[in-house]
Amino acid sequence: MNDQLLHHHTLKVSCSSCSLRELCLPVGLNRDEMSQLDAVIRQSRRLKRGEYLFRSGEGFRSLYAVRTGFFKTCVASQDGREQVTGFQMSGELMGLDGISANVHGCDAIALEDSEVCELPFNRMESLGREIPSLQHHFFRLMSREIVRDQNVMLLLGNMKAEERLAAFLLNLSGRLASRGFAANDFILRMSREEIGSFLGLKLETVSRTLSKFAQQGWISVDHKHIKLDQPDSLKTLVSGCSQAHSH
Amino acid sequence: MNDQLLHHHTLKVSCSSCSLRELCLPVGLNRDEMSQLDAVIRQSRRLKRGEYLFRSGEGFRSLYAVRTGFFKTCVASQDGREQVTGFQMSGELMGLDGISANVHGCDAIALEDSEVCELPFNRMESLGREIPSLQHHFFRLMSREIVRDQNVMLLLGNMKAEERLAAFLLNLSGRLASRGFAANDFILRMSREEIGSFLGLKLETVSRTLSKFAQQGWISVDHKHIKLDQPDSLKTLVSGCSQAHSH
DNA sequence: CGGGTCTTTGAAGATAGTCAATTTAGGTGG
DNA sequence: CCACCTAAATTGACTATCTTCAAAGACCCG
Repeated sequence: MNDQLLHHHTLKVSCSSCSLRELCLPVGLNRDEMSQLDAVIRQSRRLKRGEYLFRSGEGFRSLYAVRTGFFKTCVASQDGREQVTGFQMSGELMGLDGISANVHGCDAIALEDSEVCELPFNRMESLGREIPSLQHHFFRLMSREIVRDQNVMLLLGNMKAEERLAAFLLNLSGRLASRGFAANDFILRMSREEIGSFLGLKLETVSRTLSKFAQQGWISVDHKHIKLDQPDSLKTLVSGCSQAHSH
Repeated sequence: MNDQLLHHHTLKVSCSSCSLRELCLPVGLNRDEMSQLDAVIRQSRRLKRGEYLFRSGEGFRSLYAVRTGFFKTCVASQDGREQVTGFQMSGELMGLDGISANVHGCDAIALEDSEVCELPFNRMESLGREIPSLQHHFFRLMSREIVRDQNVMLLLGNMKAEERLAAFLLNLSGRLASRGFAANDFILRMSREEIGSFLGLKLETVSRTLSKFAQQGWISVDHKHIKLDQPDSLKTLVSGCSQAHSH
């Protein structure tokens, strides 16, 4: 029965014991506030690779925080063209765009087997009224998303293919590093086509540009396995452009 | 002295009597709540054409709502490249990107003589805790900005020059129409270069594309004066792409 | 009215896209 | 465990779109 209790513990979500608490929502909450938050957050949901967490047009009820795994979000135009608007890793939120119209504005798709926490928005909103620091952090998270989007606009509007890809790799690197992973040796969770969609490039251009970087000795490319051998060279390339921080 | 009183009235901001109250912040508030909001909002500030409302890097204290006039917001990269991230007209908010780091993340510049309301963020935040519908509306406004940004990404990532410009003109048209202005006959407040910066194009491309549209009889261009003669042709051009609503 | 900025237009050039062929990887089932 | 099959990635050749460079013309503010 102790076993069952333990089992229960691993299933039940708890912000207070979550390893992501410094990155995710409960930043700066005290113990009481944290347990109030725990009470609101729904048990985590598991998704297999390729599964949709939500789709554009579906009713909006909850935000989702990535616990483990990797997601992409994308908006689709009527004629089928798809724009990847971001890649989300652990501790990052999805669904903020759904608040405005009470309907999700993008698709969220797991790029590997993943797990998310569900945050019912109504309850988060009322909890925010009771815990000012939570409300404030919420505003900050939404604002951070706006800043991120502005930087993507800068990337898409002003940068050349090489600069875009360099900025992308450095951005991934930094986000992985801040989660305790190796900054200069990682696996891409997304395809060349998905990278291209995010960066406003065709998949062939992504592939060619990666090859070019590798040829110059800046990176090593073994399919999805990327090593940044000379990150500073990449930084020089994007220098002048404020890096597009994805989160 | 009656004169002075009147004068005072025109200076003092009042959401409850503002013609923009259906577009701007106080959507859905009752009379009491509206007057609480009035108490928080600072007297409006006037800016001349070209003047900065705030600059990237400045400390963030307030959001600003456009009362009259027209603004652009832009982020600049270190090497001087500039990306216009949006154009704001009456009833639209600026400064949301400053919340995340307590520092403004972009420049806001008046494109014509303009007037803004200042919304001290701290006080808006605490007022939100007292007026749930205000808090909710605030979240919705921030979410709307995220949706707008996603649509700009789609525009920059997926659309050709003609499609971008058509989407831009239709977007302006719609926003003007919702403010009671003519939808198909308006003055551009921004230069070709600023349009280009927003759309990820060079000013020459903007100019050429406008000429092309005019040559086809879709629009009339007299410098900054634009008439949409065949808006449906423009819509056909962008059809398939969800239009990039700027607000 | 005049200097300077903004705009238009042309011609040449560069970057990224398209089309296509080949290779490789990863998953499935015998 | 291996062979197969489908999907992804690489690479090349060619093309389209947009940019760059340049020059001339128009407007606007002071």
